[in-house]
Amino acid sequence: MNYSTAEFLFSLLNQRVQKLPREFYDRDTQLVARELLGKFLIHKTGDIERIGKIVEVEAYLGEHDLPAHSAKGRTARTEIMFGPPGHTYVYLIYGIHHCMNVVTEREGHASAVLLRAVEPVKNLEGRTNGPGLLCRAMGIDKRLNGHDLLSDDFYIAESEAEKFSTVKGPRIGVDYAKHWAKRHLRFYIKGNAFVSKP
DNA sequence: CTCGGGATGCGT
DNA sequence: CGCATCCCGAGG
Repeated sequence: MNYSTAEFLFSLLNQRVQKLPREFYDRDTQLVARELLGKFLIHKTGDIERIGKIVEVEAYLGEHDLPAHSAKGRTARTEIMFGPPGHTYVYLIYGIHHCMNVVTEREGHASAVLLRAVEPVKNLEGRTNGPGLLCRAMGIDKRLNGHDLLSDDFYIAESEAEKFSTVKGPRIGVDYAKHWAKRHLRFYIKGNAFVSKP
C-alpha cells in the first residue's frame, strides 16, 4: 500500500492525536456532526490498526426526526440511540451493508451522527465513499453495535486543527420524509475527493 | 406468524 | 432503473 499524503500528515501529528472525550459527544447533534469532520476514526483488530479521516456525515435529530430510527420509539434495535453519548449505533441495511453512527447528546435524547465517508489514512482497502463502503473498509459490523468510543480499540481522535470549508445539504436517501428531507443535515468537507456524492 | 420496506451499492 | 438479502417493526 502506498504511503499516502494523508498517512504522512497523520504520522507527523501522531504524537498529538487525542481521543475525543465523552463531553464532545454530549452536545448539540448538528454541532457534533460538523466537528466530526476532519477527525480520525480508529479501529484496531488484532495487530491491524485501520484509520480513516471523517469527511462526510449526517445528523439525525431524535424521536421527531422522521428518518431517524429512533422515530420508531424505544425498541430493541433503537435502544442504543436512547442511551448515553459516545457509543456506536451500527445496523445492517438492505440485508447487505452496515452503517455506523455515533450517539450524541444526553441519555434519552435519541440522536446520532451517521458516518458517510472517510478518507483512507492507514490500512484501508477498497472504496470508502459511502456508509456501507466505509464500514466494510474499516472492518465495522453489528458486533460493534453499542461499543463505547472511549475504548482503546475503537474510537475517534483529533489532531491539530485542519483548515477546510464545510458544505451542507439535504441528507441522502430520505426523500420520503416530507419537510425533514429538506433540512440541511448532511455535512462534508468541500472539495474532498472521498465524499460519496459531492 | 406474515409482510412491506429500508440512512446502500452496483450493474444495466 | 432493478436487484441483492436480511432485519426490523407493524399488524393479524
